[in-house]
Amino acid sequence: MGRGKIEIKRIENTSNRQVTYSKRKNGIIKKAKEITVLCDANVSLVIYGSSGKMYEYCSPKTNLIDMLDRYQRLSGNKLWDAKHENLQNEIDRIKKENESMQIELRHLKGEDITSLNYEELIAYEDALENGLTNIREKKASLFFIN
Amino acid sequence: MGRGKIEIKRIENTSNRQVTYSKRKNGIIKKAKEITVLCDANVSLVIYGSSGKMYEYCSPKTNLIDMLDRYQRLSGNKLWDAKHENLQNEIDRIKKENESMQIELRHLKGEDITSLNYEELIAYEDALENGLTNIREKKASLFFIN
DNA sequence: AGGGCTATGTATAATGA
DNA sequence: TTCATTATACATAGCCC
Repeated sequence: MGRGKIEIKRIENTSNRQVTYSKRKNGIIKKAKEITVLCDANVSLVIYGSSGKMYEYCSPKTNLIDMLDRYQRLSGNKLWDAKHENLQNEIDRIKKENESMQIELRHLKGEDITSLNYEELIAYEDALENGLTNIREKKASLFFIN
Repeated sequence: MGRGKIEIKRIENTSNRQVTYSKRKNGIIKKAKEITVLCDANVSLVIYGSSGKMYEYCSPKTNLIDMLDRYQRLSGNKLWDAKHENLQNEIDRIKKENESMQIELRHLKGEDITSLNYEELIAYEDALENGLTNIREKKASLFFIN
């Protein structure tokens, strides 16, 4: 476009290449913004040239992280490294631990026990009696210490 | 461009919007490829519309992960580091929750109670008695149900 | 490096099949 | 609906500052 047609191949003249880069970069960013508004689309665009300077555009309704999250889910490609997976796994593991402790705590307080069978009830009874004994011993011992 | 000028605002007609989206998406991808070749640039482009289907273009010399790594370094914006931090915060939060539940459980079992004061001991004693009452009631009720 | 200017090539909105 | 077609609007290559 412009005064002459050009082939789509690397522009050898450095300054021409630089100028064209700058112009076209702006063009692409403009197009990205337009499609965002016109079509309710989400666009994430990261672009850099040989100068190393980088430009980014991301549609307003979202952000790069969400875009990439979505990209990962839809494409199946892994972007975040193993570290993230590990962190996520750890969270899952701790959450499970957490949940079972919460259940145990509730049971010890005599809550949510309708589903417990006789053996489980006995086990909790024993645990509670045991705890009670220990607590009472400790309580009693306070009088001797002071 | 085309038969009439259009304002850059959301196209209300759904099928028009869909058609325009598709055309412009291809246009942007084409432009992205061109600037890549012409100017030796690196481009990462992720785009999706209301259909949910997602397109991605990334210049051949690189890949999304490298682009984003570079983006992080140059822009100073945290990307997966932000995500990483969020995960770490969640882990810390859950771990704290976890720990306090573990302490409570141990206390209820009469363990690690040397540091407890008299009031705390009374509170645990009450809780245990309460739990025991509930458990025993439930236990007793089993005989009536069967 | 930008910024402005055309002439020209492209992208595309509207239309029709 | 999805394709061609086509008239227009837009983007931009080559210039000059």
